[in-house]
Amino acid sequence: MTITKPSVRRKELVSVAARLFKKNSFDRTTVRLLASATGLKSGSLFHHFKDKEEILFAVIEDGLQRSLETIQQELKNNTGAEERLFAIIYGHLRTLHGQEKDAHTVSITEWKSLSKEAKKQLIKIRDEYEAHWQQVINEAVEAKLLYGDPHLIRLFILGSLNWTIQWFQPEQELSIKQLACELYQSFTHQPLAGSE
Amino acid sequence: MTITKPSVRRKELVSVAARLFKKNSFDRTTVRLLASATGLKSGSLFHHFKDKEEILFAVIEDGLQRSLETIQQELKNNTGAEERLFAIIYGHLRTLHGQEKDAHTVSITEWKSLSKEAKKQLIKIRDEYEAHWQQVINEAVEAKLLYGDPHLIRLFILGSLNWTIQWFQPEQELSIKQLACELYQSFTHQPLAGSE
Amino acid sequence: MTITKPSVRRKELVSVAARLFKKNSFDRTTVRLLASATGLKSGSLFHHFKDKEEILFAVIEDGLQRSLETIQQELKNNTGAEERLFAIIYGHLRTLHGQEKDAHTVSITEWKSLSKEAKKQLIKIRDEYEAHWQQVINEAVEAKLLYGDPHLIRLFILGSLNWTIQWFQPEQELSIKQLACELYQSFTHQPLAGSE
Amino acid sequence: MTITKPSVRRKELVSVAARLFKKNSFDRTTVRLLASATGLKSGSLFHHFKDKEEILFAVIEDGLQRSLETIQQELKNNTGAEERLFAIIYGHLRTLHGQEKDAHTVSITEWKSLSKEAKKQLIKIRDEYEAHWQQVINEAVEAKLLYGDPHLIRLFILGSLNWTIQWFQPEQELSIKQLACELYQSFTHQPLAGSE
DNA sequence: CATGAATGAGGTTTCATTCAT
DNA sequence: CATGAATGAAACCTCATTCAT
Repeated sequence: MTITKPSVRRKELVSVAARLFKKNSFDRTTVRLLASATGLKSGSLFHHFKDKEEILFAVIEDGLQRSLETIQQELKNNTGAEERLFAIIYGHLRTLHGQEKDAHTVSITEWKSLSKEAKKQLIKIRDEYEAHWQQVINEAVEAKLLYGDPHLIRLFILGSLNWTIQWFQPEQELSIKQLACELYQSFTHQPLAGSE
Repeated sequence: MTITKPSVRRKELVSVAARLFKKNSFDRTTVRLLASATGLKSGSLFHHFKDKEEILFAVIEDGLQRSLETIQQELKNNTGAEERLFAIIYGHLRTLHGQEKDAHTVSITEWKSLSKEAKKQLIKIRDEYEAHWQQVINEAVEAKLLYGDPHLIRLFILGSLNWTIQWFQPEQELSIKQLACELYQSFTHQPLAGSE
Repeated sequence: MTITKPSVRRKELVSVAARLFKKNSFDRTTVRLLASATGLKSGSLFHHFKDKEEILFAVIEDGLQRSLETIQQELKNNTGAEERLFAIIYGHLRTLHGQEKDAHTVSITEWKSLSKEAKKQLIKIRDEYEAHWQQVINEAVEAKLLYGDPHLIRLFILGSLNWTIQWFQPEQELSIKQLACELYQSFTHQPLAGSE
Repeated sequence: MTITKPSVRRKELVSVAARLFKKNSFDRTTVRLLASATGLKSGSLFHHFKDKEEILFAVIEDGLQRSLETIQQELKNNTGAEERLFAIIYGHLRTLHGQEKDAHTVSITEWKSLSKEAKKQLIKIRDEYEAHWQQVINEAVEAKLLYGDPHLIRLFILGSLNWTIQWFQPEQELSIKQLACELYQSFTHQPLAGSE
């Protein structure tokens, strides 16, 4: 698969690109701007990426991959429907608002800027990500934590979570963890049992 | 001043623009494309709008205005926390997925493409829209239909609703009304009483 | 000859055009601006003039014609080399800086914007104008008021006069008449005899 | 900061631009024309200049700078009111009609096409240029070579000189030097002493 | 006469990308 | 690897002009 090469510069570029794509959108981030934010001249970018879209691809791949690893880690460390539901919510929010947040945000906001080809490749990671979610949701429904069609519930919860990009500023009134609690409670109608 | 002039062509253009902006995004919809989709030459657009952004402005203004009117109508016709909560959810979904849907969708997806100046003007409609929502949510929390902080609940529900843009195809398995029911139930943990 | 039709609107347009052409230059005065400064819409201009250049033509023709009449009047009323030299200088300056000044200024600054065809027609008025000048200069040289080649002297004096467009603001320190005196003296090295 | 970067292409462009701006005026010289006259495609111009006005700026700056250097040289090499007056006249005419003439001409004819900002920067060179002139004129008035108010005389002489743009074709009847002599004599009423 | 809508040609500028050095 | 110069396609927009109403 086209899963990409390492190199220091490349990593730095992906990270800078994530920040700029989030701030200005992909279309409004010029190659020149991106280059100069890394201390390069625009022509040099093309030694690292074959075209602008490949940069977006790398950013999104990075974002999805890291989100996936995060929730996989969370799920490994938690058992029980409650804990797991909270853990996956919290994990998702951390990749959206914690450190290195930009990439996952970009994977949401700029998905439509990818070519069909690129989407086809990345959808696999996304599917895997969503499969984890679906499983946790299914368990939660069975445990009567959540109410309704499991498939739709997953979409509703992810919608609520992803929409936080639009309004949530961490550490300003509310921490990421508190936000996760609030969301958990709103959907489950239950207080969080053994919260930290 | 803010509220723009009528004219048949202008209305047609706004409607076509809404469709194209939704399909391709604002940045990727060229003025030429937009013009030719209306049977005009690109220069002629500027007879009706001073620049491309004014078209986006008109689309979004239209979208917000119509959504506002829709839910105002809904709320006028419904009393009781349950009915009102369902009505506002259903109304919102109809402006997103019913006829003339494009404008409201664009007001969500392209908000960031507006200039500061334009945002400042349009935020007033959005604030009014959200105020209605907040009131309905407050009532529903008081009626124990919803659980948690009312302000956050509003954001969570709107997130779920707006996220439907990403996946929902009406009349394909699920109707808009059914979707509204499902969402209502997921958030309230209650079956809808007198749904037909 | 294409010497043009009257009509009230036309006259008003020529006068407004003169002002705008002087202020912004011909190229930077749009037909729309010109129309709206007359209370018309741009399309309506073309009922009065066949194209934009015809407006410039009319302005310059007007400017030249009026200058010609002014100095003809002056020369008719003055005899004696001194008086005539002063009179023609003063007359020229009045058409540049007095009331209705704009047209003559435009005839100087926008001459190059005319088509060859137009220049060919207008050059006749200019030639007549310059012939008057040449005669006065010739007399003045003969009378030892001026020194050097008469043809060149004419060009030098007209240069000095026309250059005043760049810097002279009437009734601010210096009146037009005083300016005429000063210029007369600089070129003749003689005080003006019977200045009023 | 004001004084621009070198680069061969840039110099070439400035020189070509000077020629075209003189021939067609700034407004009527399209970027495309300018580019193709240098063997470039229009987009490439913006590698060297940020916009069209910056090209005009560079041309005028160049013209003024070179004129300034020319008369500074002349004045360094000449003492005595007569010599200096002649030298500055001759120097001015050479920058208008000699080799590399276009830039100074453009600095006169297109001054009004500059933005306010640009004028503010360039006025400094122009002021310095005019200060040299004023000094020479003052000396000449004191030496009884010229007659009248020194400030106005400067404006009259510069007017005569700059107006030569409109009519003088060097080496066609009259050389630049002869023209300088004639102008000198017309203003001083004296033959040039030791003209070679 | 006047207008509003439309045109078409062309203007300046942007920008991803290429490539010789 | 990096750069600076160049490209070419296309973007938004302007504007004189036309014409049906």
